[in-house]
Amino acid sequence: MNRYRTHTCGELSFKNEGEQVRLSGWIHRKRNHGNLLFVDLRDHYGITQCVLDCDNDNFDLLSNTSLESVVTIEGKVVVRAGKTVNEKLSTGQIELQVLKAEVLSTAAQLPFSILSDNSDLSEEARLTYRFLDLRREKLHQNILLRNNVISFLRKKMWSLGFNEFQTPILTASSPEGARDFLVPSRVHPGKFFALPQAPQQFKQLLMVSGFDKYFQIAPCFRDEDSRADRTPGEFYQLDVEMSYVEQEDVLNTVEPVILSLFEEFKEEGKTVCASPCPRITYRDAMKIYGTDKPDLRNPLLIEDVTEIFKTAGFSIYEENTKNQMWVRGIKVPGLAEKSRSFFEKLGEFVKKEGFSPLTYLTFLENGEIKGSLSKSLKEDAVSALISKMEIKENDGLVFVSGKGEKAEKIMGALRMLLGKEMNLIDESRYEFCWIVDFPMFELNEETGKVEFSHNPFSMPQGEMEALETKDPLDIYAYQYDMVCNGYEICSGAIRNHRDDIMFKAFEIAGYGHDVVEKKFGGMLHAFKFGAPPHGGCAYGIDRLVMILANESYIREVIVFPFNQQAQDLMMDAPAEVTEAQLKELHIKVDIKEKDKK
RNA sequence: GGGGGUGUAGCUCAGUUUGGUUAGAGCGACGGCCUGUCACGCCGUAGGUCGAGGGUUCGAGCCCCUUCACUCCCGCCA
Repeated sequence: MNRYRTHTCGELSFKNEGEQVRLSGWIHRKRNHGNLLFVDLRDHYGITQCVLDCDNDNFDLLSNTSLESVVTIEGKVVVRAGKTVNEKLSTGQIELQVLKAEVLSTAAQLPFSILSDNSDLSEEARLTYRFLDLRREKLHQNILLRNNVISFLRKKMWSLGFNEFQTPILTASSPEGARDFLVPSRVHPGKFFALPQAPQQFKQLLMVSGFDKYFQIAPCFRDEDSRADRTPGEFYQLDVEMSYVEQEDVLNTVEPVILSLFEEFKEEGKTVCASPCPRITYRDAMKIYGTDKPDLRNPLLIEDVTEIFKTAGFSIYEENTKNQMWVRGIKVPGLAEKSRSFFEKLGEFVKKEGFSPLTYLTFLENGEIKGSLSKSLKEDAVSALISKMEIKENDGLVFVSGKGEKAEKIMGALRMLLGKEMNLIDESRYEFCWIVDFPMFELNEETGKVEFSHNPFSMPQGEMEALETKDPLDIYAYQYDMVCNGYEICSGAIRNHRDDIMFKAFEIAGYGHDVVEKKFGGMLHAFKFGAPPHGGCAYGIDRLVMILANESYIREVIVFPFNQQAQDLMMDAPAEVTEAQLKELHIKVDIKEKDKK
């Protein structure tokens, strides 16, 4: 007999009646009736009720042992009678009559209860005592879900003929992109490694090496500030790369993997959108949804009504249209019921971002038209709006005028705000789409310079000819994102495998031959020796699990996450190191007084 | 780098509006009673640098200033 257990705490049923068994676990909860004691024993697998009365030699021991202490209990499996069955417990048909108990490890007073749900606890306490937080049901299940997701993805990728490789963690710093985490070299004074922001160049080199199909559950390191859906420091990607493929080949390979993942792990009662999921161009997404990661559960659409407002009689917008600004509107069913203060709130929201004024029309059931524009629009303009927007009773229209991406994003935020306020978002669906045709370059409005808008390794559509003949801002890249319920879950591209096109693209972004050679020499050099056309993508594993777990915060699916300030409160990292360590690394710290903490 | 929110017992929070006796509750801890509970019940006890520092005041948890921590957002995230 194993010293600690013959069964787990989730295992026993009426089938084990009469057996003498041994369980080990944490004391989850006790109910002490004075002369009768119930102990709920918990392990990873479940909870089993153990019972003993005051005649039992172990009564005092178990009565006095604190919650969350680890004990071994030996006892006899007894089937519970009638009313005493607990339907809520998988082992609720039986209980263990205690014969012998041993305390393996006593728990000190807990900083928080393992029993309560985690919604009402400070992040600081949860992260400092993460090992206790992880004992709690919800977080424990989230982390298991993560394990299952990763297992599913690995099996799926292997079955599709992809090979998994590990790429270096200590590598070279790269220009562009996020800030790097640097690691000093002891052997090479004054030189630094960087932790990879993604295994981008390595996976491309694996294609050049002839492995054809690669994937990796890859750690990625980016020194950027956190968000609810973005952990600072490090995260994991399902990193994928394939040779001899065009854009559609990549999309058609990975899309079924992800849709089947969601079919497998979706929450009960939820539906996954059908394959193939929609492909939306970046330009359309910005125009219709006001974002490059549209939440398609929201039925509201942004419509262009610039033409109508050119002659509608509302002078502010008329002026705007003469200055290349658009007027866009959102039709919202049921909006006519909303109070004036609701629209004022919307107006404030837009105004805060520097766009003003927000205007609106509501169409009451009695045919009356109200709203801030009801008096100022010409009659034929109103009819034009009614017919273009297919207005029905109780509908409302809100309008904003502006230009450029920033204004488009305001429309997008307004669309989501209205969707939420009007309860239009169908929480029971997972809606996916691909965003395609991202611009290769964009204009930095501060510097006036042309920059890469996304991945500099992407192949421009039209290849060399486009780079040589077109306005850089009109060139699209073979670059695509996959979006689920408003979260960007994947980003990828067909790569530029030609060194001549690469030099040209970097030249347009202001990088000279020498800089490109120095920074991407490894990969460029490889392209000189026969590089297959290739492309791929990378899914954010943490984010996928977060969506599947129906969590709003990415920390809820990471075992040992950083806090918002990128610190590990449990391990107390980052921390100062000894002078000797610094000396060996040829490093002198130079901290300004105001930056000291 | 910027903006918002929060900080009171081990945990979750009330008290801050309008400054005024000894800062409260629930859970947890500890002690007592209780033989069928499963969020067991009942009685009692202990537990506080009101995040920290300074100021105003006869008097500050509450008002003012500074600062720290946590969190959400913007910037940033090829």
